[in-house]
Amino acid sequence: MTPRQVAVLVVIFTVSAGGLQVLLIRRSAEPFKDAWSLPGGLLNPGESLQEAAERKLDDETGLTEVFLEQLYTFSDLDKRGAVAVAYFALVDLSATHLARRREWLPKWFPIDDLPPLAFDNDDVIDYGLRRLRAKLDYSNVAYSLLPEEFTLSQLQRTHEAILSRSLDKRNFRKRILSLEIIEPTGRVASEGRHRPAQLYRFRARKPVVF
Amino acid sequence: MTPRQVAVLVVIFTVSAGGLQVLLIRRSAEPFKDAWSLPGGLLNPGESLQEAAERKLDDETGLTEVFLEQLYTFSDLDKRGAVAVAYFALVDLSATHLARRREWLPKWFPIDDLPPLAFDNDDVIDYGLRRLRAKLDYSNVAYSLLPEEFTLSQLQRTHEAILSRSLDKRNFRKRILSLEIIEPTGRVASEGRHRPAQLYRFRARKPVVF
DNA sequence: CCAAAAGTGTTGGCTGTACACCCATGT
DNA sequence: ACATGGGTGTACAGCCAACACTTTTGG
Repeated sequence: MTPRQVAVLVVIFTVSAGGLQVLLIRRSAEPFKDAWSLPGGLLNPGESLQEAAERKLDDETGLTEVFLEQLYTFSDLDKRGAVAVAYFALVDLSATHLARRREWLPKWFPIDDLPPLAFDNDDVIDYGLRRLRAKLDYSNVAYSLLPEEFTLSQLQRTHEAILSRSLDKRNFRKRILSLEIIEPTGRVASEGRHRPAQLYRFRARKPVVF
Repeated sequence: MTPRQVAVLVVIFTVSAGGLQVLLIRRSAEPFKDAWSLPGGLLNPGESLQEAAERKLDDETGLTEVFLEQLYTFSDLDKRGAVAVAYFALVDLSATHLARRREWLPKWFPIDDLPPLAFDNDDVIDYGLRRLRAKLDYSNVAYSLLPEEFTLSQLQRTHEAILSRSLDKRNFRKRILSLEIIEPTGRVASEGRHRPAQLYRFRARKPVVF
């Protein structure tokens, strides 16, 4: 009856020294040509939503096996009846290879210092941030933001960046260890560091709900 | 590029003496003609997703101001590339007027005794049920399942039907009252009842998150 | 008088939070 | 030697779960 354009959008989060960041690209077409926006695009023929989101994520970051989850479906972003299915992804900055083959390069922006965005992409990012914060408390999503091996301090800094508040070190360690989602690797990190630190890894590198 | 059919589906829940129920209709078109399925249909031109879901809900139940929330968007329900945006709704059985003008009448089914369903509608219902159970704990969604005035026992039976387990009466009352989402009306229910019971109402008849 | 549902408090365990010091290493 | 970050325990408060009896009414 009324076929519609169906697009996917991907909110790609990472955590770096500068805190929680989102990946944005410059739009190459009207409307909002040259404005910053979330990566996204129309579905290819025969492609599922999940596949389209994975493809977009891969295009932008070169990553495939990361946390990627459907967020929400918007229908009034442009006023021409298009439907946009938003996903959110969490990536380890040190593992990503940003797309280079473009007029404008994609760029990371701190979550609290975003440029003006196309459409209502601010709403989409807000929504993603709320979900991320909620999930942090009852899942192991952070596995996707860190390298295979990491220290408890790194994990804590990651949580702090996402929640944008500081956490008590002893309580944090107690809580995380009691969840039994990570285990010590036996190795220690000592590169350019004051005191060597125990390295841990996630028992499962896929989403687990407590 | 690749326009798709976009449909909405609505999982309509209610609670009655028989427990938690879902409203199903008979499909009138192929594929799965005459199979039980969730109410739904394509978007009208110019219509948003929310509007389409509200329209479908109104068609089936005559209700408009009830809890209705987007659930998830499915893309492989039929294999022809259609996209289905699922919503879930909570209705007070005593306020609904089921659609009558049809070859096959819509019908309530207990959640644990569903007939074979078209497409993957079982998955959609499961998903809705999980969300409903989760929301019950940190929101006031039950407002939409009960009449304006109700007793604490009715509210408890509603919770029990959704969670399908029994709850301790004293703990339930303590917890609900301490949330301060309901207030006594001053009136009592006494119609055909053993001992008269205090009537309460929700302070807000719209979604509130604790 | 009996059946049915309404109403009402206390206790123990668990969980989350607040809080401060010592240690190993690099510079 | 000092600066930096790693690592560790305890005490209190709030929350949730378990648990049983009395009251009011209708039949």
